[in-house]
Amino acid sequence: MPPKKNLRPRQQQILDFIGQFLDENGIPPTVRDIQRGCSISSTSVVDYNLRLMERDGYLKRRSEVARGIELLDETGLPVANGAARVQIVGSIAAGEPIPAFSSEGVDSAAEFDIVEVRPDLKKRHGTLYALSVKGTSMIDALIDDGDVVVIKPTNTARNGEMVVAWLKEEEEATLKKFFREGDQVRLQPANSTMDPIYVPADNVEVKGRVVEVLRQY
Amino acid sequence: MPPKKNLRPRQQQILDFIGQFLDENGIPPTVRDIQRGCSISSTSVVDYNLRLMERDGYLKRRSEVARGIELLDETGLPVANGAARVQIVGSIAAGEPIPAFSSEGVDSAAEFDIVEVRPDLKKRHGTLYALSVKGTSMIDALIDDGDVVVIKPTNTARNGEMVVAWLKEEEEATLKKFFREGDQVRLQPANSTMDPIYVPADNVEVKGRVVEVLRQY
DNA sequence: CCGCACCTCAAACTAATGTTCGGCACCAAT
DNA sequence: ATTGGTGCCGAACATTAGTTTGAGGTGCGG
Repeated sequence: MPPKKNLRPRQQQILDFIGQFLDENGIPPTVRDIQRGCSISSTSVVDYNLRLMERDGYLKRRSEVARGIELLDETGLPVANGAARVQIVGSIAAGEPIPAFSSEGVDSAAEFDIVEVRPDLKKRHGTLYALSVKGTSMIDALIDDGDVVVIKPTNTARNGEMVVAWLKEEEEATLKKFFREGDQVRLQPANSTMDPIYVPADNVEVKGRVVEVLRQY
Repeated sequence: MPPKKNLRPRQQQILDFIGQFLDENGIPPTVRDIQRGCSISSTSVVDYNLRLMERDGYLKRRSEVARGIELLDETGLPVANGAARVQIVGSIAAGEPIPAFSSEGVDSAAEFDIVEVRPDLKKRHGTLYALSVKGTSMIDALIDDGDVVVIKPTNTARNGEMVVAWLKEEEEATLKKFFREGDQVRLQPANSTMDPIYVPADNVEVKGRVVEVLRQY
């Protein structure tokens, strides 16, 4: 595996486009798709850059095969086509702010990792992002240190859904099952042996809904 | 959506081939791939049958686009290309036998469900199956009632891996982290606040390794 | 036997797609 | 100025792949 070099702007643009095209269409783009998508005047420019990127280990090309581009991950393994890739935009842990919602914005997050999720998730929920769970404070919700939660951004939640709940007063974010009960909200850990916590409804802000928990084995 | 009809043998053959090709290559086959794969003498026969299958709602074709075949599921929604579908072959719960390993075999399992997993899993691990977790006996391993564990069949395990461990004497199956320590084995719950259990090495049989836990939200 | 669906075949045709070629512009080192 | 590397360009070329065409087989109910 050749060492990775920094990508040229054009190559980064092409790489981004391939990923986006894959998300939207489920099949890899053709050279001419890339050409159009990146406003490049010639297919040979695409070919030229694809060669370089293949040499540097960013992707693999099956020669003489239509749509034969495969993206490779950091370890050089192929990323399955049609896979939904979600960006980890920060971490969540009780008592700490969530970078994704803080003023710094996404681009300040040190975590630039991309995780692969079940492809049906993105089709079902649309835009998603992911948070890395720091610490074991969510252990009562069956979510461990190092797990990654995939979040669908939303301000509302139906009863029983696992949400990212922001407690305004405490300035704490937590992952719990959400139950609206009159003018207060019950936040129920997923582990039934743990007790729920009750908070006034106007002290809770729903930031998003958990659609998946990923754990590395 | 037109009603589904029974597939002709040739059409079933083509459908199977497309699924297999998708699993192996990550991109849809061309008409000529199908022709070769199904030993059909002419591309027009493939085209003819693909038209019928599209009419009957089994797949979708993007016209004038190379590799423009998309499989549709029962509800008519597109199945993400490269998606790995894994069959749930039974359930696992302490004290109960695992249908997948019992003499009845897979086909006796009442659960015929198919779950979709991250497509990279199948590429990385090969053949997989899934077990539905019954009861909360695995709660100490952060695995709840109703969760589905995706298993890679194997007889060996490296230290620290989460495995399906069969305790011969107790005739119990359990999900734990596996640590070989001399002539005994430490089975460590994933939840670090729980205590491990120790058993003689010859009383433990590794049935498979957990590669993913799926939980419905 | 005929007509008529249903399926198959071989061969072409067209469109899509991958690949190559010669040339040009820029820039840095010589 | 010259050289060489890099990146881009337009165009042509070669291959792959989708589509069409015309012909021919079955089998089945008239």
